[in-house]
Amino acid sequence: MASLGELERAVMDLLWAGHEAATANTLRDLLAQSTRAENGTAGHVGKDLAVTTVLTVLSRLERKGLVERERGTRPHRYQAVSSREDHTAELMHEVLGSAPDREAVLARFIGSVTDTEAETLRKLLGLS
Amino acid sequence: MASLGELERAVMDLLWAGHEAATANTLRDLLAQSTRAENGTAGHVGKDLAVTTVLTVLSRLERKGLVERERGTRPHRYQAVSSREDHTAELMHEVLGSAPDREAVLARFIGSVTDTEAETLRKLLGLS
DNA sequence: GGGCAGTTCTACTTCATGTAGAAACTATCC
DNA sequence: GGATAGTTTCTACATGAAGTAGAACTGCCC
Repeated sequence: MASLGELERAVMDLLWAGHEAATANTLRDLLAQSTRAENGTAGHVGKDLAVTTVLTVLSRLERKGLVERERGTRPHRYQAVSSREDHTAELMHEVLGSAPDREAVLARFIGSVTDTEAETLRKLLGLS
Repeated sequence: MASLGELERAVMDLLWAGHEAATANTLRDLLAQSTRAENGTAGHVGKDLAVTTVLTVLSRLERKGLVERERGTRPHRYQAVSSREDHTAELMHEVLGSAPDREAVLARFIGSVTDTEAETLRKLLGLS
């Protein structure tokens, strides 16, 4: 239940970035902007999506439990259910959970973490 | 580039479990068995797949870099490129890598690990 | 009551995956 | 040397997810 499509991810990224609730229209605009930003200087036109497209994607994200909306206000406002960090950590647990020998996986995982991150982990684990 | 289909996963599970190189036919048989085992007592018939089906899946897994085959021997023999643990750990890194604030994610991640696992991690990080 | 912003329905396209027959290849037996 | 059986590759179809958006419905304001 993990994977997101490209557009779905782009939308989540926006919701996670500026984390106030946003409307479909706002998101459509932001998407156009960020796309334009990516492919630098000239040429390539930024994706101008239809609002309905954004709405469809938002519905699907809602169905997946990643997004919730206020139905009260007229232009519905959407926001991420959990922070990007929480969501990512949860995903990691999902991946880990699928293995029979979790500890062995953790060993490999720790083995290829940067020094700074190892230090962070030590701090986090030292305090408990 | 992470996600596997149900059958693809089943095949990988077999390759990871008994980790000698196996032929498509062997895998077909094992798949029939394990399916039968899962839905316990009676009723539900185990999936008897065609060998070509298994071969197709193996090709796709090869293309994804999860499986390699010896082309020399006549019934080609297939095996997982990396252990399940390595692969899972790699996946976890992929997930983690996708986040801007990796340390924050790690914090959340550590927060919801079992006690035993936390202990394992401490050992691995030289904290105990 | 007509128009307009917003939302839901419906629909089409493309791509991954499950599934397998048809065709090509190869060793082998008479 | 050609028929035969086991293997592999090609080609193909079905289903479901994701991108994309028009058509149709719903409320509200003038």
